[in-house]
Amino acid sequence: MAVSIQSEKAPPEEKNGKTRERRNRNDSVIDEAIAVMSEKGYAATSIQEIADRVGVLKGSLYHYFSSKEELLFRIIEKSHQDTSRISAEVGALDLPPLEHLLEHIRRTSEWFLRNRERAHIYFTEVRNLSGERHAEAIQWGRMFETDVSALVTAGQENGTIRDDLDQRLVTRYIIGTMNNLRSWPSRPGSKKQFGNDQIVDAAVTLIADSIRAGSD
Amino acid sequence: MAVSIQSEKAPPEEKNGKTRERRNRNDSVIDEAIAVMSEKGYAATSIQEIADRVGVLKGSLYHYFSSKEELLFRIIEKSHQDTSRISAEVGALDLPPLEHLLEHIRRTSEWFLRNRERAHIYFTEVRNLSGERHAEAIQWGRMFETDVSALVTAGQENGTIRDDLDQRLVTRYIIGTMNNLRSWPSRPGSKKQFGNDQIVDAAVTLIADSIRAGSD
Amino acid sequence: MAVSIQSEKAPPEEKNGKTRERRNRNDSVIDEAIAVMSEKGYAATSIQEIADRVGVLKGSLYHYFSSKEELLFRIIEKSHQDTSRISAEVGALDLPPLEHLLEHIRRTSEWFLRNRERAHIYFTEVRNLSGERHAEAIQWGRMFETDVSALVTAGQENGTIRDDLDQRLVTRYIIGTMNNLRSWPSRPGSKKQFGNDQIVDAAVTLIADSIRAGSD
Amino acid sequence: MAVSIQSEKAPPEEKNGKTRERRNRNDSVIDEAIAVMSEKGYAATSIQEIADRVGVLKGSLYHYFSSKEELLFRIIEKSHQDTSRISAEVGALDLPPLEHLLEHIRRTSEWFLRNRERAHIYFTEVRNLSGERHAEAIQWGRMFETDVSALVTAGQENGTIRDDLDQRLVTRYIIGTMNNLRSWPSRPGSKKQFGNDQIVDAAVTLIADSIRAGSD
DNA sequence: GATGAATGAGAATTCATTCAT
DNA sequence: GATGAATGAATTCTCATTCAT
Repeated sequence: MAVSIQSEKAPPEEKNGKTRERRNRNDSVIDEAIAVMSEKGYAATSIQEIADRVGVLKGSLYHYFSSKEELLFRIIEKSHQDTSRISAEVGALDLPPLEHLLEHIRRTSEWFLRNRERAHIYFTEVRNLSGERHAEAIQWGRMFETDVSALVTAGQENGTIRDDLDQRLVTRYIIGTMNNLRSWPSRPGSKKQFGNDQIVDAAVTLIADSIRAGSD
Repeated sequence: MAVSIQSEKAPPEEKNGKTRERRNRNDSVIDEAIAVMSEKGYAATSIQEIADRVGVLKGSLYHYFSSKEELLFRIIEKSHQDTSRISAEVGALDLPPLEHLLEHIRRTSEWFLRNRERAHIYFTEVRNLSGERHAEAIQWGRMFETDVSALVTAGQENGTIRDDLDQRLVTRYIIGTMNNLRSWPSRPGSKKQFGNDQIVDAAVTLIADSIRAGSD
Repeated sequence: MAVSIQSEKAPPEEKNGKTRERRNRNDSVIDEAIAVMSEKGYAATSIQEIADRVGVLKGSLYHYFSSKEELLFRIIEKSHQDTSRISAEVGALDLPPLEHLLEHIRRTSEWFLRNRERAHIYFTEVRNLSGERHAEAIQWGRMFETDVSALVTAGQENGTIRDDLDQRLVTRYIIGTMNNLRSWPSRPGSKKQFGNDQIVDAAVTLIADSIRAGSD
Repeated sequence: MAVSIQSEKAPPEEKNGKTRERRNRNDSVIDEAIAVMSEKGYAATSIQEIADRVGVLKGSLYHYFSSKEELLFRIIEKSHQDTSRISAEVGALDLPPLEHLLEHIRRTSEWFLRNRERAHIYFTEVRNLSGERHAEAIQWGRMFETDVSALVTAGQENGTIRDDLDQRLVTRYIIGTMNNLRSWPSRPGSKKQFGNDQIVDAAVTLIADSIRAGSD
């Protein structure tokens, strides 16, 4: 269901049957976990249900993770890695602040839309982690926010982003909007729904028009 | 249910000052439920925990609701009623579409911020309802969306709202932004945080600037 | 629902309103308890359900009995008293053994049919009593059996009842048959159903034909 | 359900004699459930008690059934299957109606006596089933009754069974008598008690003598 | 890797009973 | 007598996790 970002890398499937099978089942466990957890929420998701979908007995799942929480952590961790990488990639383009910010929004939003279910978990289930894992995930969230925040500040400083509104409010507005993209009307029901590109374009346009300096 | 005939006699309340805990536990139950559920999520919230906070045994809570799900439903129902009323009040002002929409956003957003926890539950926990209750809550969500949607369309028709973006995307953008206000940095942590008014002002400004016709 | 045998005595209702109301509610509690318990069984019957039917709050029922078990005991006790009285009345007729037995069966069966629900409880719920009450009810059951047993023995001794079958088996057969009359097809569904008289007649005929000496 | 592939390899059971409790707990669970339920009644039987007797924790029982009601259903279902099979076997003997009926009574009664506890549950606990399961069990009861009913009618038509009594009353009388055999005095208390054979013989004799045509 | 029986803790819910008003 | 809130114990059921095979 969820399109694994794995597929963006070179497909490593040609190795041999044994490996592929293992890989596949491992992926399958994650994929099904993502599917169920994003639908029902982490707490309401039972290991049983994931096992049913994978086609394995409950006990067998523990060959693939050591605890339900660790499974959640891995899902969130992967989201962090992917979005971090995107952030770095955009950074490497060396654009001026506003353009940098908009490109960041664009690419990150694309990832969120391509990985709607995973992103949903990333945004809503961190509170179910505990201890070290919780602290780490919180830290990741802060990093994500900091990235945006720095760009907003830079834009305000060079006069391309409005500075009548506090940087923190603008940052939250941007993140919140990206966060919500997963619930914008998307293709699956087809008909008059929208593709990910259209949604991203609309979002970037709206955000740009609202934060650009001199827009009012 | 059965109305006591006692109440026809002289009220016997004057006996002594020791009012024997005649607190309205009903409100207390709802309040504590909202607090815990918004923090941990519905599924991860146990009746035990609510009971502990209220200060009664968990079995006693069943005097106030018939099931955990019904408790959730009541919380959501109240949110719907409040936001519905706000919607009606704004409608009575008879403003032109864009002004109407912005005032709607402003007042609804104020409610969301004043009732952050309840609003959070309203937006995230509907999926934990089942059957009839689920259907009804979904219906309420649609009504909420329809209200905004109609105003967007009207604004596009009278030329005050940009029409280069599909009405459904604009609607989702607006709702998503309101939906996220609860995570904007608010006073509680004080210091340099923001009051509800400031947050609402910023949100309305940002939304207005992004959807107004001719803004680009 | 269950026709109280009370009505066989002179109606004491004319006393005064207060007394009548109390009497009625007391009876009503017993009647509803019988109705629910015979339908669902003692263990599956909740005090709540009886209260609902009586139209009173659960807690109020404890003005009428001191515990659920005591309520059951009273129902069973009354059954015992009624059938005991019937047994005594038949005994006073001074009939020869077989005739005595058949008349005993006839009148007791009539009572069982007129008080189907109560009789059902009497036969099936004794095990839910405990301690002293259980012992007493067991004792009543033995008395009931002894009455029949003595008549069977006497009939075998004077040659009117077959003696090729052990007295204890014949006794159990008779009691078992009476015990089951409550499930014979009775009038309520009317149409081609049977009245209590017809059922009793058939039962007495069948029993008589099977236990009479020289019938084979 | 899933057959382990392990079994294709050499069976590793020869390791040591300590066969590690590979008892068929499935049967044990049913047996203990029958024992407790027949003694206390379904509603008064707790899962805890069954678990204690089986020697596992109560949660573990849910490997063997999915709900207490399903457990009851399985017990009743087995009774139905057994008695149905008996009915079919007797039918295959191709006897004239009265002989057919008596043989049916004889064999079914034997089963009831050999499976007293199960039979007791079969006869008294159907009301604790709900929905689909209840409907099915009710249907089985009707089939049982129909079998007897058809034989009575046939016997009346060929003149071997008395027809001065309505077929439905005779049918109920027969079923009621079989139903009650479980409380006839049996061996367990030994001494002067009776074996199942003697009880069946007596019952068949009594029934035969009461329903045969021309017996009065 | 996979099985499936078992665990142990905890969940929601029910319910007979009490008692101050 | 009646109320209704509260109790406390028990009940059914769920679930993450373990482990010998």
